[in-house]
Amino acid sequence: VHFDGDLRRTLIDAAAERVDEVGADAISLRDVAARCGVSHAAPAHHFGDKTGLLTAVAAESFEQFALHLGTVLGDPTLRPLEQLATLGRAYAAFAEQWPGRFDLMFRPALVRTDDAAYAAASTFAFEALVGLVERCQQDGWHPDDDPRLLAAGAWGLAHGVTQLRATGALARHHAGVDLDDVVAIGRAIIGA
Amino acid sequence: VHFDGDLRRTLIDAAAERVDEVGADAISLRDVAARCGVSHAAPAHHFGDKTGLLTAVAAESFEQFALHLGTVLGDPTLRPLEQLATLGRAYAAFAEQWPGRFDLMFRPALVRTDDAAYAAASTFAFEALVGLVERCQQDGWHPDDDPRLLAAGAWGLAHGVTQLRATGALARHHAGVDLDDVVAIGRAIIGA
DNA sequence: TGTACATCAGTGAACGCGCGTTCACTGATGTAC
DNA sequence: TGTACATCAGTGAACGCGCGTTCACTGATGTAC
Repeated sequence: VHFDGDLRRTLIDAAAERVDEVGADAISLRDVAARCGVSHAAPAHHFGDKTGLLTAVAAESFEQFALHLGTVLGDPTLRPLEQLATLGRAYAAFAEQWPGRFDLMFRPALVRTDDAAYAAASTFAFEALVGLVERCQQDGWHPDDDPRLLAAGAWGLAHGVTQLRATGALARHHAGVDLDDVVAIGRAIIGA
Repeated sequence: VHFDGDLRRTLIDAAAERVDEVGADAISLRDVAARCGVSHAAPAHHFGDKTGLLTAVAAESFEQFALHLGTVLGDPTLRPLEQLATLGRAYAAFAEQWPGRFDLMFRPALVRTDDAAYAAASTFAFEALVGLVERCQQDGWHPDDDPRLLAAGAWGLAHGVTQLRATGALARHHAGVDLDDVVAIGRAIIGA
């Protein structure tokens, strides 16, 4: 039997775990390898170099992220604008649960962002958002605006609030920073 | 004559310059010291350790940032909502001109964010934003919402779009990413 | 069934590196008397 | 005006560190005949 990519899997999982624990900057190949019970030269065999491993982690994280957000989309019990609000909550919730992965996903200095899997997951998520925005527009929300423009804005809003929350910047100036507050902030600014 | 803090000034300036050139993660005390024509142990004398220097750079950058944004505020030729849009443009423009400093300002792993100067500049900027929001509300914009909630939302929106733009994430899915497009995205989502 | 060969995942030792920090020191400047 | 002392910015040598990468290798597995 051939366990093709078995160690590869283990390495990605261990690296992702460490990224959440100590941050993408503090990761070392030697540490990850040791935690997999393998020599420190083994990762090079599967990923070439450190950036290769981090790229694999980022790509897989983005897939998980897209999947996580996707569970919100298309829920028939929610009207489109409610889905948008719920999506914002899910965005912040993901960053809360997997802080290192979320950070890594948006750190082009550490990741080869032209990686096929990474790019595919990113595009998939954005296009799903555009689809939701179009459904919101059919419900009368900003019906005359470019859906991609609105999608970019919604993304930016969710991303910014999430990031300010994650870095602690928001907490310095605003009392409430739990997920309900995040949604309230988003709703207020888009007037929904 | 006592040139008190002369080298201190030089070190902060050189460090800020290098942060923009190579990124906050790639900075080394030895490099900064060498560029100031000084031994590599000199920075320790003024800043204690590396975090001390980076904290000084971040604090000063935040002051510059607040000043930069402040030039927009209170312009009597612009109505409050126009000021808000212009503020968003200035936000993104600062990150474009000083990418490393902007990044560093929101990297709590590299900076002692409880530093007095850093906290003061951050608070000053946020409170100024709250003031602008209140003037917008007097003009009929979301008159019944909590101004701090709206300010947090406006901040998040500007921050997120700026960050997605800086990391290249926005450019992967949206055609236009210049400053006009940034403003258009912001205007669309807040319906202004 | 058995032999020869190819593939390839993982080893472990070694290399070389720049780094932050420490520390006893020098030498200039300022202060007390 | 001169002497003794204190302060303090900056030096330079040394320490110790973990790191990513390289490379000849071993040994197991799969394939051809």
